[in-house]
Amino acid sequence: MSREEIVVQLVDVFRRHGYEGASLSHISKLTGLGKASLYHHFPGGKEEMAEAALDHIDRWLETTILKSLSSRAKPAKRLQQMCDQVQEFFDEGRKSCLWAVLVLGESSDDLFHNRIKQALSRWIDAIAAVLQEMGLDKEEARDRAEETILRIQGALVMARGLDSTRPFQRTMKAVKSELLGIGERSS
Amino acid sequence: MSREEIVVQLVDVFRRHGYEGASLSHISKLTGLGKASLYHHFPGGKEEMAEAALDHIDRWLETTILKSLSSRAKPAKRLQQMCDQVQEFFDEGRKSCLWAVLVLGESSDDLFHNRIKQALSRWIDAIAAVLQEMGLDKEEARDRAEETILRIQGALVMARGLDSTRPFQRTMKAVKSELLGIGERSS
DNA sequence: AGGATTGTACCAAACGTTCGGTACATGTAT
DNA sequence: ATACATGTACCGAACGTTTGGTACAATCCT
Repeated sequence: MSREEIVVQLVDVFRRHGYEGASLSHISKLTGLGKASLYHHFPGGKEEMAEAALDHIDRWLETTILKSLSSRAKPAKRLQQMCDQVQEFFDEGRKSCLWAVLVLGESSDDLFHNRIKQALSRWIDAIAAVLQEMGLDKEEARDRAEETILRIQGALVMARGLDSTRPFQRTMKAVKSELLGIGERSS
Repeated sequence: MSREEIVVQLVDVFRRHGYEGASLSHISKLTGLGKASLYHHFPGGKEEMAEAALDHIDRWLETTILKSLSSRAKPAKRLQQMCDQVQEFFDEGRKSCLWAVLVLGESSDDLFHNRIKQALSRWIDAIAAVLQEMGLDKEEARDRAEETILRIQGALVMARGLDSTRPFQRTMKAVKSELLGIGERSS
């Protein structure tokens, strides 16, 4: 099993059970690898496994979301594309956000807080840049971008809490149409 | 230390560290009580402690939020009041939601999932009822209510993730003014 | 005196981690 | 070609620690 395949499953375990909730025996069972084998690939132990999972998502953000947002397509089209990718990534709300899980899970330790904050900010900034292209002033673009991610996060929490994909699907549909309607009028 | 005071701190520990992350030594240290004392008050162990914490929040929902939403005040006033109470409860975004923490933390076990789902539904239904009073049809009222809770949850995640109370404060302000603007026009 | 409350000592089980070692493929030297 | 070395992947078993939980005697309060 390649490291890449292992990491994909690590992402899955951590976002299902959280950092403390994902035990090594759990990970071992799910990946089919013995604990010692896991330590061969990740000498830093559990912490390095979580870092690897976060790395994987950083790469996803970079190569999928941020790439779309900075493409040469029409601004509205770029946002649309981002939404589609988000829907696919979170499996219509069935999968939760690793960032949210880790950030809500632990407080005192800054194990992952900083890098998650940074990743969130990058995403927000990228959306804000597109919104500015569409005519919004800097401040409103930033607020709208933040609001977009906020609703995605809220939708994922609700989808899990209510055990239904509907809140997520409805939210994404609403976000899409609202983002599209921005360019058509100046405030 | 009364049981009530203990439970208040239990809520705090669980929403800061999650269920698995909140170890007994952790709880013991934070409450100042030895394990024997904890097991005297909560014979069911850690699980009962978490249940007690959830009970506490259920009581808060009942006596604060739901009570406000079903008062004799003007519908818009009731929603306004609810928002104020939410802002105070979550300390302007500094404290996170125990429901979200627990629901994102564990997946397979249905330890708390069901009761959290039920609590969320009660809250949504209560808001929807008020919105119907304000003239919205049943379906839209329900959607708008769900959207309200969704944005609160999203705001709490973002507040934690970005390490700032701003997303939460801005969201609550926006939610307030949007809810107020509903009665003034019929769709 | 007697029930409520707690500190101390203890337990089995699970935790994350490490060790010693096997299997096998690849490269190297003769 | 063949024997030896090297490196990668993996695993069973055990490490010391911490987990959630219990037993019991001492203390508190009335």
